[in-house]
Amino acid sequence: MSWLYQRQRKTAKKRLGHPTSWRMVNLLHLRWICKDQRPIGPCVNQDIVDELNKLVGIHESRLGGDDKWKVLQYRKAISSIRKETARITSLSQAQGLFGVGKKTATKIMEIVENGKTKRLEYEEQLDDTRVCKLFSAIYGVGPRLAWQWYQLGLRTLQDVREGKAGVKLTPAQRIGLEHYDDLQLRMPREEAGVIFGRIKEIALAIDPELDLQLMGSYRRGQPNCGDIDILITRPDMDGRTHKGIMRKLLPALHEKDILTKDLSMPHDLDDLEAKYMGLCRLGPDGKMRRIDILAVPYASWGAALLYFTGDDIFNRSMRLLASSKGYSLNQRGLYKNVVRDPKTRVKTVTGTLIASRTEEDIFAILGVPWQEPAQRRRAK
DNA sequence: GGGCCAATACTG
DNA sequence: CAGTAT
DNA sequence: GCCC
Repeated sequence: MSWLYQRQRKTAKKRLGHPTSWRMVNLLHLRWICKDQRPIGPCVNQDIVDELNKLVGIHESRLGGDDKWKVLQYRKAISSIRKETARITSLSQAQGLFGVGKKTATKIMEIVENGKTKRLEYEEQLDDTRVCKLFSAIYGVGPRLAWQWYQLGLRTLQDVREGKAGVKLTPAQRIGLEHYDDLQLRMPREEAGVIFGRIKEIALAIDPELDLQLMGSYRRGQPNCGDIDILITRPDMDGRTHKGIMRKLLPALHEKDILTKDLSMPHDLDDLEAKYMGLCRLGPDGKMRRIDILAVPYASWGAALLYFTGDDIFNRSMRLLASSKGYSLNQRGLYKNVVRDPKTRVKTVTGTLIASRTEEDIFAILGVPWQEPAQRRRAK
């Protein structure tokens, strides 16, 4: 893969007339990811990927300034390794991959030679690593709180349940704890499809003109789904909209026992743009599943489809490509003439909307070859 | 040594 | 605002 | 963590 980075870098140097900054290199690295349509073959370095992913998990659920960036860096390295078609057998070969430095390369060689790294073994036997991972798997509990609880002496879910050391739970965290086991599971895509079908039927009974789509990993065609992610809109050419759909739909779904718990409600039930998060199930004996229901204005349907189809890496890549071409992409649309504070890079002017109605429009303007949802898988 | 893969919503 | 989430 |  590295020849591609090298070439990209040279091209940038020529075009810009000055040495490529590290940011430009990063940009180039990521921004072609969304254009890269080569199929992801079987990975000959899967053992390495698996071990490094465990390290990612550890850093993800831990507090600390550097952990966030380690996660980022490991992901970049893993992405490079997954694309390497040859088995990695030497330190120099490993270090030649973009995003793999001396330390990761050393870990890779440990894995190649011993099947494991000392670092991971060390981390896994640490009490704080183990306990923080356990706690931060509770919905609504992140690394800060997990670490705080650990320092207060909590060690088990039972400690949390009992409110040891006086810890208090928010309603969402209480629900997360109550359904801890269910919420660690993924569901077969068929189950997501059935639940969606019921919700769609109820929604259409409210307004037959509604458009509903099941998003996320389901739309990407994956065999199982981490949650159910539903997008709703309504064509507004007849002068009507889906305003107030949440106000009607949510109680109807609760009444049928499809929705079981609310984690967070839209701030305005009557807004055309509204986000609901909760739990649902197939039936009284079904497992509790995470569900998000999002209403979006008809005008931003395409941008919303793009955004909520993912995957994450694909999205970030598209957004980065957009920004490198002077656009800005979010779930509402593709914008031009966005002004950002050069220092903080915070957006100060929204800019003008260029495209949002269809996914195809956005792909075309960005010069990205059209890809079906199933083709938009970059991580794994 | 310092920046890095976004942008935005909800809760307390 | 900080923390958690998508 | 990596890269400049």
